[in-house]
Amino acid sequence: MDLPEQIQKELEEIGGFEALAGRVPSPEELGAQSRVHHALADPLRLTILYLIKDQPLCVCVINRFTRLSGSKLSYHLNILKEGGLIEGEYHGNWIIYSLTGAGREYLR
Amino acid sequence: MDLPEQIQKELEEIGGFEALAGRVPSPEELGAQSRVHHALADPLRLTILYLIKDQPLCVCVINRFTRLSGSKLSYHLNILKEGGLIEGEYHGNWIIYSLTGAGREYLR
DNA sequence: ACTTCATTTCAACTTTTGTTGAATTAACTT
DNA sequence: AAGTTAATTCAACAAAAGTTGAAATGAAGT
Repeated sequence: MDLPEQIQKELEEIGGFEALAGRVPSPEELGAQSRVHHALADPLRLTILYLIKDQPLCVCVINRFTRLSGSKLSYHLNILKEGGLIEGEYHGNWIIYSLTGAGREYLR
Repeated sequence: MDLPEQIQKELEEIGGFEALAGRVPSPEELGAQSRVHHALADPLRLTILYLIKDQPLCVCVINRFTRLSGSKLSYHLNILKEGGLIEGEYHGNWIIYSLTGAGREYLR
């Protein structure tokens, strides 16, 4: 298996095949990045993020808006929480969710 | 099902429950965004993106670096291509992949 | 302590995504 | 046009993610 001349030349210029390793982040870093993207890779979850983007909401309001079953909504809220994009806090009987700094950063 | 006072007040201020709809992008937009994030939601695919970030590479080099089977690599390359993050072009016998504008934009 | 209401958790199930190895295509060479 | 090499496609299988409804938890009021 050889390779195209131009690629070979470019590879040599940057320090050979071995130099490629330096361009790829650590497995931990790659894992962290892909987890965040996975959390964002669902229209339902994006909807939730946009809903609470400008003011926090209780699960009940998100639920009434999205018309999802309770357990389904909880499942997706949890993925967003695990991804560090949202956080929830009890206020009386309700849990109010809001974007974290990271959530705000990733949401365009 | 009623809701916390503060949330109710905030909701009224922004125009009631109905106003929430205006904050959520269209289904098409949500779909497009989630597709891109899905493409980025895998350490292997992120690795490929970082490899070709600064100079295009043929599949053979990517393959030699990642040590993936041919079909597996093809599968992931295709997901990146479908997501609009990379593009490939034949040069002689080889296909050389490079980042697209969108790919460059999303890769941090 | 008992009840109520909002939300989460759990276990079974369905669907989607990723993997494997064999067969195929595409481009070049002779 | 036959052979060679790089890469893709396909179908079967494995693994992960998402869904469902019932049961459990947590906080507040009686």
